[in-house]
Amino acid sequence: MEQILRNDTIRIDTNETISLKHIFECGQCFRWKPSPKGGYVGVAFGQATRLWQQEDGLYLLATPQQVKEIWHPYLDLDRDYTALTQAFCTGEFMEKAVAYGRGLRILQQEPWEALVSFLVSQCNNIPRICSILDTFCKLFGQPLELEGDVLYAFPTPQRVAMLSLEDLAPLRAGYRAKYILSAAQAVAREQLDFEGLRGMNTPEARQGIMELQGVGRKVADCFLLFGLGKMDAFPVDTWMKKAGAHYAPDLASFGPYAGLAQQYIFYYARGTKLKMD
DNA sequence: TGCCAGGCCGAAA
DNA sequence: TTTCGGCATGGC
Repeated sequence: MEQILRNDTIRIDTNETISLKHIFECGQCFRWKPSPKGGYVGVAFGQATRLWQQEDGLYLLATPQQVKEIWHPYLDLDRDYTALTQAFCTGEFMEKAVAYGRGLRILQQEPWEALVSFLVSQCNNIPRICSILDTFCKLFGQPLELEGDVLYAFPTPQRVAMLSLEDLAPLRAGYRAKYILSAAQAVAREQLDFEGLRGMNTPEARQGIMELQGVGRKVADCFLLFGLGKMDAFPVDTWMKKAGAHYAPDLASFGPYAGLAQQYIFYYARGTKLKMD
């Protein structure tokens, strides 16, 4: 029975340090929540699950097939973060940033969800981003049952494309609502093809996504990094523009993994309320 | 109350 | 090319 299978508990062996807190709270995603049952609950690719850790590994609620097709790639488990982060430790600043976020991984999120998330993120704080996206999913997403609770899938672009700005008003997203709507319409009309962008190199894909309303360099690179898994895309944070020369290295020097390096810096700077001067 | 938040856009300099 | 005001909202 599907019901029983869905509640299978699977253990995943990982030979690297993994921190669910750093993965889900580093600012790359906004929909995973700590669970009173332990670990975090969330939804990806239309599947709800709970993830938690014990001494002998990572546990989650899923079928073996779902682990293989969804959760293993979503958690980017085939990449050697230990080796990558070691390569980032090029100085005292990066050593601290990497140590602070130890166990962080870049989730391979759905492009559409990442795009909407970072459209909403602009000039906004993380608690409110979470609030807006929660409302968005509750109003327009498919309800999913998990351990007696109801979670919501991310609304499809096809569904959103049929909505009006008035429908989106309850989100209290302000001027960002029109960006969500026009992005959904572009996907629904097949003017925007995520898999096409995935097949391009980063500068080409960046140029492509920046044709959307409300997508500048920052939102574009967040989308490329978190939605398309392009690890050489690096969102240039306001903080980094100001203080980068003071604290942080030139991101471009990290080459194919500049985006990952950037995320360690972002998380460290935010967590320690790092100031310039 | 005022400042700030994973910015973007169009106009002006 | 860089700079600047406006845009919506609410957390702190």
